[in-house]
Formats: sequence, structure tokens, C-alpha cells
Amino acid sequence: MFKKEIRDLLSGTLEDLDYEIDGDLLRVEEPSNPDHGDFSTNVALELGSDGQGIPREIAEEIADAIESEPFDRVSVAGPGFINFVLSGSYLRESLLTLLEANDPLTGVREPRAERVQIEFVSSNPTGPLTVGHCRQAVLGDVLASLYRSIGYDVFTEYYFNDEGRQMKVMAHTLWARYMQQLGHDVETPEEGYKGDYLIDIARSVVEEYGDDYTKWDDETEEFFKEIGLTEMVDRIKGDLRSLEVKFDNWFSESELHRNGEVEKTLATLEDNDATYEEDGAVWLKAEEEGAPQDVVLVKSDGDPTYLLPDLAYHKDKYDRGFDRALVLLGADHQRHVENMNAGLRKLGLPDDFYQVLINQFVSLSKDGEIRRMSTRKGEFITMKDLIDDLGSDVVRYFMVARKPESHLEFDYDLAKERSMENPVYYIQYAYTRIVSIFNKAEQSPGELDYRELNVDKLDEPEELELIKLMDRYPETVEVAALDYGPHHLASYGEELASLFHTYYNKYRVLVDDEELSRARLGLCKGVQVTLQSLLQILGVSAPQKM
RNA sequence: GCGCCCGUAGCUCAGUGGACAGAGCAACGGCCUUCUAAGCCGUCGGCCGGAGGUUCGAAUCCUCCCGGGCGUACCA
Repeated sequence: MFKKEIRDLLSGTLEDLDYEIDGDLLRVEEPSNPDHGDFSTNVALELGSDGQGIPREIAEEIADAIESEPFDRVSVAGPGFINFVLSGSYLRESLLTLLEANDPLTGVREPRAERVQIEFVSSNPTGPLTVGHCRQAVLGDVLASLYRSIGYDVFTEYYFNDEGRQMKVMAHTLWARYMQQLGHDVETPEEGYKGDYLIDIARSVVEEYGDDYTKWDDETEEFFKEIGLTEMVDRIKGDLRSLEVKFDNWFSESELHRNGEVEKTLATLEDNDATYEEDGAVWLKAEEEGAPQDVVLVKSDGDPTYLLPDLAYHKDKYDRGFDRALVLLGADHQRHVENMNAGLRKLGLPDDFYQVLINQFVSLSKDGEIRRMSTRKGEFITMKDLIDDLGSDVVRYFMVARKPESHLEFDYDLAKERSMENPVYYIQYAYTRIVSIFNKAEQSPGELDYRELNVDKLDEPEELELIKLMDRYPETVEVAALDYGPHHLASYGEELASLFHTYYNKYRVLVDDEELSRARLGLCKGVQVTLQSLLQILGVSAPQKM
């Protein structure tokens, strides 16, 4: 946030001094080297290369013109950088502002007109959710929190692909398992789902219905599809609940078929001259819109492919009034995205409506071994196993700690670790430590009156560093949301926790000097409020005791 | 072959075109009468996959190459 203020300040100063600069070139950053101040700008270098003067001289001029107000020092360095050092009094003041608001995000929580819909997980209800879905579930959930926390109107949705070929394969596999339970020699389909979970379901079907469905026909298929679907949807919802992931809506693909939306979408595409027939199938002219090749919308057997209902679904999202439809998809859906973009353009939807965050796969390392997963082969670790074993806090944290477009190697051994080497506990423990300090002080954080604090007592470098870092929190949240990068928040959490632990180890909060104690308690409360907000966005608990 | 993503310390990864590239783990060396040692402090460790280019300045942008993942279906 504060970076933006400096930018505004600079742009005013530049105007006063008759310099002209493109807004994009006016950059303020936080140097990694503390010798270069808390913030710095290269604007004088940009002006120099634009021929408006000599960088160092411009820098001197700008530095002289800037009020000293929130800064201790504004200096020129190197070829023409301008470095800003925040004053202690500004920082202390900002701690009081935080304590007064009792909410670290007031600055960025502004009402935004845009309505954002986020769709994620959306697996075929043909099997249990695996660690891969788990990453997406947490990414989507945290992104939704991030957007809400900066003032967006967010709506989350899970789309069940409960129609189509995969469902038929599932039904057939389930029937085969059922027949096997009854002692018939029926082979599990080659393409079928090999996991044991279908055997469990088959067993319960035998218990309830006996041998009523030994003949494979349309009625039997429908029956097993229905049973399998109900059972899988139930499990999926249960798994997500235990991961603390909530959806505002569950949407079924079958609904789009029933109410004619799929057909209507096809008709629109035909009207827009976006389709043609070949080999008995209906094709979308996707290549015209930048896709690598045309794709089939309706197969020669009359069934639509996955693409057509998905187009209908997004038309529906658009008609429901969302301004942006963010969809989280796995890396294997890249081609689908290109097809969707082409199809949506043919339907006449605005280009920036459909946005996709592609996330790479998860591998799991345990006892030094890396294990990969496949739902169809039945080789996978389910989300449920993971949560039962590690708890939702740990699972959630690990799943968002890496940026979505990177492969995630889930370090099972570290996740299992109950020590401060585990970053989840490290962050939680910082929070808990503060609770513990307040207990020791026989005071609740709520009782602490910020108006009675003498923050001038806070002048240790670590104290000012902590405030400085907290000052950056709102901006971190905003960046994490807008960049679709929840991992920024995780990194920030580790940094803040680390700084606090260091401080805690070096200084005592509760000391004989009562005024100092109170001021330090105020600082602790600031950290606590910030961590609480962060953990809440990540969906990780903030324990009172550990 | 073509397309997308990734390649940064031994390992797992951060790093919004800036000024000597960071963290955690591992390794090594220290440290417990204290608000929780489930800890703390320190040291070691890098031609940022390679080669060109753009720029006053590149881990970051462009091109090519190498390595890994994914895709390239009338599956989802």
C-alpha cells in the first residue's frame, strides 16, 4: 500500500519539476539490501535514458524536493537511485493505526464492482478425490478468500461432470464389480476404474438388491450410473468438508442437458456459422479463433463431447451476471482451454471473461521415494488418506505454499513432522506464543487499549522491522489475489513468523518497565492480528495452545 | 515434430528489469535456571540449465539449444 503512496508522491513531485514520465516507468521497489533504504526508485535513471537530463542531477533535484515527512532520509545513490528510509515515528504511528482498526486489511478492502465466479476441482464423480484435486481445492478456496478479503464479490462453484463417456465407463466398471461379487466371471473393463472403492459400492448393491441386475442393458446402466453417482458425490462432498473447503454452489452438467442449454448453445454456434459436419460429427471451427485445430462438438454417435456442455456452462455463467469466470484446471487441460477460448469467442462472449489458472501436478515424496498417481489404474493416494493422516491445516498449507504453475513435490515426511521445522507449526506457533504471553501478563489482547500505549518505547531495530513487515501485509494480500498466487501469502507468513520468533528469543516482552511492556504487548498484538488474518485466509487454524 | 509449464545452493523452493541472488532442510560448530527447547545463534554452500540478443542495467524480457512434466482423441 505504502508503495502506491510513494508513487503518488513522486508523480506529484515530478509534475512540479516539469518532468514527464510514463506511468508504467514510475516504479517503486523494496531493495533487498537494507543499505538502500526501505524503498527506492529508479525514476531518475528512466528520465535520464529518455534524454531529460543527467540521472544523478535529476535524482538530487527530486530528493531535495520531497518533504521529509514520513522519511528519515531521502538520498541519492549509485548511478541515480533515490532511496527512502522510513522514519521510526511513521512506523510507530502505523502500528497504532493497525491496532485501532484491529484489522490489517482495512486499507485494501474496498468495494469492487466486479463479480468474480471461481470454479475449481470439478472432477468427474467417478472416483475419490486425490492429492491432485486437493491442491486445486485449496488453491481455489484460498483464492476465493483472497478476493473476498480485498472486497470482491466472489461466488465459488463445483461443476459435476455427471454425464458423458466417463460416467458410462464408471457404471460399467461398477456393474462388473457387482457381477464379480455375485460370483460371475465378468471382467473389469479395460478402460475401467480399477480402484477398490467401486468394489465396496458393489458389495453394498448386492446386499440391498441381490441379483436383480445381472443383465447388462440400458436400464442396468442407468441404475449403476445413478448408484455410483450418488455415492461418489457424497464422498466428494465429505472429503471437501474435511478439508474445510466450502462451495457456494454445486452445479450438475446433467442440468444443462435437461433444460436444453446444451442444444441451445449448439444452435447458437450453428447460427454463427461456427460449425460444420464431417464424418458424421459436428465440428467447431476452432482454428479460425487461434486454436491449433478444429474440434468435435458432437460425436457421430450423437453424444456431445466435454467441450459443448462446458461452453453451455460458461454461457450460463455469463448470463448469471458474473464479470469474470475464473476456472482452475490441471496441466492436462491446456488444449481444452484453447478450445474453450475459441468456442466462447464464437458465442460472442467478451475475451477477458473466461480466465484460467493452470496448476501443475503434485507428486508425493515419502521415505525418500517419489510416488505418482493415476485414478484409472487405481494407484493413488486419496485426499481423505492425506487429511486423516496429516490434518487439514498441514495439508492446506503445503498445497498453497508453492506457486500454482510449478510442480509441487509434497514432502510427506516434513508434513508429518511436529516441530518448528514444519512451516505450518512455525507460523501457528508464533501466534500461539503471543497468546501465551498475554496469558502470562494476565491480560487479554482485547483489553489492551492502543490509546494508552507509549509506542516511542519501541526503538529496537527488530521492533521497527516487525512493524515495517506488517506494513507490507495488505499489499502482499492484494498481490497474491491479483496474481493468482496464494503462495505469496505463505511466504509472507513464514517471514513474519521468523522475524517474530527471532524477536521473542532476543528480547523479553514482559519486563519491569511497565510502559515498555505495554508497548511490546501492543507490538505483539499487531503481529497476532496480522497472523490471524493470514491464517484465516489460508484456512489454517490459529490455535490458542500447542 | 508441434504447443503449454518448469529448470536458481547437495535437497525442496522464494525472488513485481535494478545496486553484492534469498529462505527452509541437509552438513558443520556452538547454546537450555528465562513469556513453551515442538527451540535459538553461527559457518559452509551459487558461472540463476547452456549460448546469443534487447537494455545504462537481465535469474527476470526476446531467439535458439539442452533437460524434465503435461498435452497433441469423435476421454474428461
